[in-house]
Amino acid sequence: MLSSIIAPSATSAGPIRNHLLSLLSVKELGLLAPDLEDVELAAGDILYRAGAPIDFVYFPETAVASMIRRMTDGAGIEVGTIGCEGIVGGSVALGANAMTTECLIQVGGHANRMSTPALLAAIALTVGGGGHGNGHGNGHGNGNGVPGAEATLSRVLLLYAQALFEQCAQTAACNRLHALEQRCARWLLMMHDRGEGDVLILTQEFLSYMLGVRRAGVTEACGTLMRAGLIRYRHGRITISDRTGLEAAACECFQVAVDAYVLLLGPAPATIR
Amino acid sequence: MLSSIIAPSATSAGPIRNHLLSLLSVKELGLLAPDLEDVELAAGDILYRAGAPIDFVYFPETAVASMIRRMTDGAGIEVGTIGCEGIVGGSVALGANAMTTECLIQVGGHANRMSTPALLAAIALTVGGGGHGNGHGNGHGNGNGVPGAEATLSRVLLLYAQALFEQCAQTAACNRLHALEQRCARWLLMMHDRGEGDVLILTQEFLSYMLGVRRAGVTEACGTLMRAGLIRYRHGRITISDRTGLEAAACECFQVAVDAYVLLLGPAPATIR
DNA sequence: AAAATTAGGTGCGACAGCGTACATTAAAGA
DNA sequence: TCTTTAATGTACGCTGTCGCACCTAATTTT
Repeated sequence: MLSSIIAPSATSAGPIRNHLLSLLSVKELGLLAPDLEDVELAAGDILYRAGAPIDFVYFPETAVASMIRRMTDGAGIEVGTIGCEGIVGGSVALGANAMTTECLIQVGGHANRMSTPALLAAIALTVGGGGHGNGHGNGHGNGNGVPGAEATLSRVLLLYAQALFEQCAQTAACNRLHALEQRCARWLLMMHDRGEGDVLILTQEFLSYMLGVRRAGVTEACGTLMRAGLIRYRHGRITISDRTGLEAAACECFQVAVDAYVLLLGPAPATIR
Repeated sequence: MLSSIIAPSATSAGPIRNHLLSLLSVKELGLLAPDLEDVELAAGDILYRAGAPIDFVYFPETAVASMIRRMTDGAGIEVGTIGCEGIVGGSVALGANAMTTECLIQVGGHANRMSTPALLAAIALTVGGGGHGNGHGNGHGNGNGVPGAEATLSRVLLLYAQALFEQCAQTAACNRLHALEQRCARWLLMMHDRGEGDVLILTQEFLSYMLGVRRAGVTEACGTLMRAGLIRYRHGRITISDRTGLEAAACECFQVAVDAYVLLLGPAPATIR
């Protein structure tokens, strides 16, 4: 696994494309930079197996990862999606250093990775320096999150932990209450938001695994979406052709999850539309 | 709501029955004590409505709360259960100060509550003092959690946030993959662990709401469990009569969630068997 | 270009859970 | 005690998804 790491050098030049990192001050970024390394992740790479220690955390830029809960009978299902808006393995900031959930790369691409000790050291240096404690009155609205000013590493990681919880909670409800076609549309939208372009490289078989249904069910659902002109696909390649229509076809859970994230961490720019 | 608060005085004497509080040092407990107040919560009390600010957090002792995700069409479903092993509203420690999920009291009973500002102040005083940073080598095993020594308030709250995420992730998978009867058994066990005694005061109607199914479905599932001699019930009162059998009837998710908690925060004593 | 492999389409019986409606029984109130 | 209300039991047709099996079409390999 992870045979596809290409550039073990330090962070490359260019704009920061991970939203969490982009929220940090220049000073804090400078603190992290020496420990960040560019990695290229390929679809199918497994970042953590269930129960494995978290040796590295990943700040995806163009890559997208899925958290997958696997049952003893072999069945599995996705419980979280992480792209450029988040961090993979961020639970180390909560004190957990083993990952109980399998994480695999859904969409190949680029990420910055960092060793867990380095991340924890950086947190220890910055904690309390800018907002961990004073939850109230942090700007406008109802006071959630960091929209606006820069924040400390610690604060950003904790807010993202909350955002991931929100996503997971919404998924828990969605899995029980919503029909396959809606959930399918939602999943495609989540990938669309995190990936680049309108083309997703994945098979219906894989999608069925993520959604916890059988492959034939996905064929039916995708068939309906295609006939409605919302997507196109051919052999392992799904194209979003009508984003707006797809949003209408998805359950409310898509928008709810986006809103929850924005409330905590502000709108992710550019790649997240 | 919350009309049932009885004792607005400071914490009563007697042993600490909330596991998170029991993990703290005497010194830290002393720090919190002036701000903790005894409250009696009645079944059906709503601690937070969706979107409301988190003005108080609750450390349940005998009370049990549920986190409920509600959809726009009125449907709702439980995404988390919190009793003496946790804290309700703990996401303030992550920097979120509005609750996106409705929290209601499932089993009436006792709790200690604390204002959010007081909690955040206490966190600010103690953070970094004993383990937020150094995730590695915290004792034995694979190094997770706090089993053994005492920990800081901050660390305990963050670990519990992770435990709650684990529970939610497991629920997300369970909701999609497991049959109603198994999920029903699992839910009863979770309540049994957190409440006192073998009797649960609740209607099948209520249970159906928690599980996101119709009431008649619960009647069938409970009927099967009763005919198997695992439970008994009559008008709003369910009695666990064969705990071991019920564990066998439940899906693996029950044990998985317990194990995840223990790994992070150690075995909760006494009331959690 | 042919063969092998992989992805997608389709059909069919089975079944869990849905929505609804209504009957029955236990508890609470007058 | 009688009435009212709340909780539970049950029935029935319906729909979504399952599990399986098999076929077709696109892509890759040889």
